[in-house]
This record gives sequence, structure tokens and C-alpha cells, in this order.
Amino acid sequence: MKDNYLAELNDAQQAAVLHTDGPIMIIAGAGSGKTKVLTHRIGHLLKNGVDAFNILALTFTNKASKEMRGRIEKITGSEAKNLWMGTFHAVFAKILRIEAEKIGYPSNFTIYDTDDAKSLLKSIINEQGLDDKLYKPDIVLNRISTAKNNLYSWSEYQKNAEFVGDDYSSGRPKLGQLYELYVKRCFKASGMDFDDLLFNMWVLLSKYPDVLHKYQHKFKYILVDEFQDTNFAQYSIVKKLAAAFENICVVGDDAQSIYAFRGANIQNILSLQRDYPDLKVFKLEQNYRSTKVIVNAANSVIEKNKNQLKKEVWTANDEGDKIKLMRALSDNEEGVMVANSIFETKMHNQWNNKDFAILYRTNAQSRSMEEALRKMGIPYRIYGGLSFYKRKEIKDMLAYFRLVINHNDEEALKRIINVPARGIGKTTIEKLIVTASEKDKSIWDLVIDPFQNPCAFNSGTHGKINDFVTMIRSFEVKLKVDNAFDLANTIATSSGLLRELYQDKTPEGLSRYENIQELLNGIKEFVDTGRSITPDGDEDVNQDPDSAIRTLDRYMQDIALLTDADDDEEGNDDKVSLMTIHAAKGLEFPAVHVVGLEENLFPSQMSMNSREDLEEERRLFYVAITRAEKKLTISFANSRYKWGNLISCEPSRFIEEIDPKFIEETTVRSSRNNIAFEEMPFDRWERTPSSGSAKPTMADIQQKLNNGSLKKLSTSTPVNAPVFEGDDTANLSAGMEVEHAKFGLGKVMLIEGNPGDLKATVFFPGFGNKQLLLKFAKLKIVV
DNA sequence: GGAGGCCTCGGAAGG
DNA sequence: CGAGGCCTCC
Repeated sequence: MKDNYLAELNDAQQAAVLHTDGPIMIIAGAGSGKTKVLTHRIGHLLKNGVDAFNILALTFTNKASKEMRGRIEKITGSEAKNLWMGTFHAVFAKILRIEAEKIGYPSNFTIYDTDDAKSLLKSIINEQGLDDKLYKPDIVLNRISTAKNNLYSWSEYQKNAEFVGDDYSSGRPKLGQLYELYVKRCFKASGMDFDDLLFNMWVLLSKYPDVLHKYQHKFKYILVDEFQDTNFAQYSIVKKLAAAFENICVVGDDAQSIYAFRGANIQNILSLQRDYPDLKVFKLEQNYRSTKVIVNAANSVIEKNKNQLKKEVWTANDEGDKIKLMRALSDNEEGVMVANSIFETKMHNQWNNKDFAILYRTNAQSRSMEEALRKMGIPYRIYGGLSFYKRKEIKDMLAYFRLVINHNDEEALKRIINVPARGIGKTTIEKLIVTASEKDKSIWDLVIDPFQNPCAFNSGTHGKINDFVTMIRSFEVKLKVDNAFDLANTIATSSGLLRELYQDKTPEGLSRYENIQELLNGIKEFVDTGRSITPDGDEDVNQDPDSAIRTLDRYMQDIALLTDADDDEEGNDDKVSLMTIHAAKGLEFPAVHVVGLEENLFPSQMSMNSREDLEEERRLFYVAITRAEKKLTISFANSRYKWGNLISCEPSRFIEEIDPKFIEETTVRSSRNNIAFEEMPFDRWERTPSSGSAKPTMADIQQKLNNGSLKKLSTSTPVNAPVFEGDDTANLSAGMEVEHAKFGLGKVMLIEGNPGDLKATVFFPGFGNKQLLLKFAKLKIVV
């Protein structure tokens, strides 16, 4: 372990690290080294003889926990693997699986995602004969979620005058009943939704003193990241766990609380001070990230908020450039201006694409940005699109897995009983659901018994159901015998899913087919290495210590809570980042463009009803500003398309809230007179030696284009890539050159395995050696 | 049971 | 405008 780890810290950071015992709260301003303090604190604990198994560190995202574990490992080495570190949900799920039987669940319970939850609610609402326009699943689920996040069980909900009163006045008096039915159905299906992972954890600790005692003494030191984002349930659980030793350390920044809309409760910061009278508070106020201009501009904005903790963020960094303000006539022009501005800044400073980010309030704003970037040939990446696990074909596959593991998983069964189509239609499924509900049995109970036929199906339907059951049973037999990859393969093939997608030759169909292959590759990786890595580069927090057979149910436990797509694995590709401001929290970029600063967009129209909402919106703007290290540009358009209609816009009040001395209005060329090179990817010509001056001007480029000394090349990563067709690789051998859609050109180093199941090791420059299964990987043979 | 037309409605998003 | 849900028609 490194010895000099304390020397890397400033005084405030050191104080926060060294004060190991007793309750502490670290208020960490933006860019003040929050993660550094957390990781060094854990390193310091380990160094001073605390066992890693006795440390619990909770984060909100997989990404944060992954990053933190990596950084701790750098300080302490492999001991970091033994920490109890992960998201609230992942850690609690782990404990709930261990203690499941106490609360009547099997340890292989399914974790329902939001779609499962809504689908189940929809069924219940329909069964109750309620109007689903009034009782929209989203609204109902939100209400239930709020109740659970505030630790109200369904029976407490029904007795609570405020809940009942609100529901009555909103015209939804049946909500309490729906909550009850929903909870019972989840229980019957051995399913827990995300909120249940918190709520049931609370129940477990509250009802079983022995369990509480066990974990209280296990977790001698508890750390919580992003404390401002915790909800009441999370806070209550942490408080309970910490009650024995009170070695609790929370880190947060009230100025960056942007998730109140989903239940986060800033009041927890106040509660903490009330609940722990001897709480020590540390403030990290020195910003290491941004220029003086950016830090002070951010301060000038956030001071408009009434509701906040006092702190003074400052920096010793350079003064820096003024913030640039750009006005555009339309959303499209705004896109062109932003793209031009990136282009010019890049030229001027010799920066890379990945040094730039474009941040917006709503996802819909990405379109005009994309168009402009594409026209200029600037590679970009959008974060926060449809995650891998939300894609239909992946959800279908996973639903098969879930049903094999947990027969009672009603949502999984409903999803795939007729996918691919096997003649079990809507009528049949409805009948099954209703009968199951009436007889208080699971659907699986009904379909497995061929002699009892409570639904009175005709023999044809009956046969089809039987075939389905037989198939699932045949998978089940293999669950504990086969490894995850073999079984997943069997399921993909025998279910007909793969065949159906293979026959679909549309681009979407091909992409779905490839996604299934990616999933199978990921499972293969899990079987080989014990680590589950998604195609998005997201890695699971739970390392698998032993090498016992890695079965499908273990794989599913590993990936159940993985959702977010982070980019570390592809960090070597040089692209401009596009994302919402929410998604940008915790990230930093040398140059940031915040776009769409217009009234009713940012601040959002929906935030204008209350001061609280407007303040949250302002904190969001604060987060946006503080993502920038060196250059910040804000922009707005006078008009933009909203749902197909052109509307006119006013500049956002937030622009005026920045102290004007930090802003300069600029005019960035947005005219189309340079359209001739719009198609050209400048990341290629950038490498062309320019004659004379180091930095080519726009005019130089234009001239070179005109006289033909620059050839047009296709972009290295075309946005609308044509469908990548693989060649027949049956006769592939070592030494041959191949091309892969994602990794590009590579050289085959090794072929191994049985015919029909060959595995190739291919070296791709820039990516290293990759192991590819030939039956899945699409490879073009080059030489 | 499934394909295609019509209607509705739209925030940000972790696990 | 465009995705997703629902209904109708085959």
C-alpha cells in the first residue's frame, strides 16, 4: 500500500480522512475532490487495521461504485475486493438473498424492473375493472413508490389520513387497495421491485433483532456517497445499521441535489444533524476542476437559492476565458453554432473530440446537435439512450432465464409464453391471469397440471401450453448442471427466439440478432472469468471468488441491477459527448456547451409552480456549469420545434443570473457558406501535415478542398453505419486479417475449439486481443 | 393470432 | 413530429 497517500490531500481533505470514528458529514463542493476523500478515507481505515469485510460503502450508481473500488485498489491493492461496496440496491439485494426466508421469500427472488412493475399494475387495474385512464400505471406506481420510500406498508397507507385524503381528492380512492394487491402479487410471484429492495431491507432489520445485530456488528464503518440523493428509506436503513458503532460518514453537496423529483430528500442532511448531536461537519471548498471564471459564475448562480447550506467554493486555478453566450435563430442554427464552435476551439487548442460535451435539459434536444455534428463529420456519442437491457429482444431472453429460475415470475411468463408466437393468444393469457388470481395460485401452478384444467381450454390450446411447460422444464433440468453459457445457448435455440430473429432480414432484425449474440458473448465471458461485463462496458460489482460452476441463476443475480451504460471500456475512442445534465453529474470536460437556455425549457415549464422546483432547476444549472474545466459556452435559440410545431422562445432567466462580468456574447459563424466541407471528417485531415502555419484556418481548409489536395474520407465511426455483413469464417486460420464492425481491422492470432464452436483470438490495434466466438462474431475476411 | 391504421400524448432518471 | 397503445380487419 502506498504510504504517501495523505500527502496528496489538502488540509480539509486530510481532516475528513483522519477523523475516522464517530458520525461525520462531508459537504463537498463541486470539483473539490469528494471521491478522493472517500477513497483515501477507506484506504486509511484499511491501513489502520480495519478489516475490509467490516466496511460498508454505499453509492447510487454502479459506475460510482466501480470507479471507487478501482481507485481504492490503487491505494491498497487487492484488499479492496473484500469491501462491502456497491449501490444501495445491490448491497441490499445481496443481504436480502441471504436472509430471504426470514421474510418469506425464496433466495432466488426475481427483481422486477420498472416495466415489470407497470405491467403487473396494469393487469391488476384491469382486473379490478378500474379506468386505466384515471389509474395510469405510472401514476399508481409512483404513488406506491413514494409510500415505500417513506416506509409506509400497504396497511399503514390505508390507515393514513393524508394518503387516503389525497387519493380521494385526486379521484383515485382505490389506490390503497391497489397497493395491497400489488404487494401481494409481487410476493406470490417471488418478485421484488426496486423499492422493495429498500422497503424489505427495512422490514428485515426492524422485525428481526438477530439479523439487525448481525449486520450492525458486521458493518463497523459505514460510508455513504451522494448523501443529498438519499430518500427516507435509505437514510433510515443506514441509521439503523450504524446504530451500534455510529461510525458513519456521509458525503454530499446540497447544491447538487437534482433528484428530489424521484424521492431524494435534502431534509436528510438536517435529520442527520438532529439525529447525531455530536456530528462533525467538514467542508471541502477548494475546487480543483475549473477556472476562476467558471467557479465564480457558478457561485453567482447558486446564491440565488434560499434553501442551502453555507459554503464558499473557491479555486486557485487560472482566471480563464469568459463564458461565451451564443444566440441562435432556431434550434437547428444553435446546433450549427455549437458544432462550429467545437470545431474552432478544437483547431485552436489542438484538443480532442472527447474534450467536449454538449449538455441539454431534455433528450429531444439532441437531434439538432446530432445533425450539425454529423454534417461537420465530428464524431459523437450520445449517452443515456435505450440501455442494452431495455431492448426488447434482450428482455425476452432474460424473461426466459427468469422463468426457468423462478417459475412464479408472472411478468416473465406473460412476456414469453407466446414469444416467439406459438399460438397462445391474448384470450388464453387473460384467462390464465384471471383464474390464477381467483384461485390464488400462480399462473405456473395452473399450466403445469394437465389434468386439472380450470380454465377449460380446448385440447389444442391445452397441447400448446403443455409444449411450452415441457420446454421450460427441460431448461430447468439443466439449470444446476450446465454452465450459464451452455444453457443460455440452448434456450436461445430451442425457444425459437434466435431462429425468429435470424429470419428477420430487416436492419432492425439483424441488429436484434446481434444483440442476442452480444448477450451470449457476455454470458460466455461470465462463465470464463466470473465477471459479468455488458457490451456497454459496465462491470458488475460482485466479483465471484470461487470457480464452482457458473450457472445461469448466478449470472442473473449478477446482472439484475446492472443498467447503466458507462463508457470506460471504450474510453479510447475520441468522440464529443452528448447527454442530459442529469447524466453529466459527476463528470467533467475541458469544454462544455450548455444548450437550450430558454424559458419553459430550462427552467422547465413544469418547475415554475413552486420555489422548491425552481430551486432544483437552478441546482441543475449549477451542476451544468460546474462540469466545465476551462471553457464554458451557453446558448439559446429564438425559436425551436416542439412536437412538430415551431414555437418562439425567450432567453432563460438563468442567463441573467450569472454575474454579467463573467459573460461575453459571441457570434460564431453559422452561415452555410462553408458547406463544401461539411461532409468531411476533420479528424482525418487533422493528421495531414499542413504547410507552414501550425493551425490551419477555415480558409486554408476551404482552399485545400477546392484544389483537391484533401480527399474526402468516410468517418472512422459512421453514425449511420451500413449493416455489417460477416463472411463465412469456417476456414479462418491464424495469420489472416479480418475486419470487425466495432474493433476494425485485426489479425487472427489463434483459432481453438471444436468445429462449429470455434473461438478465435484476434488482435485489434487499439483494442488489444479479443476472443470471439466465430459462430457469433461477424468477421469480414480481408486477407 | 397478427399486421397495419388511428389515436394519444409528451420531464429528467438511478437501481 | 414520433413512439407506443389500441382497435380493426383479415
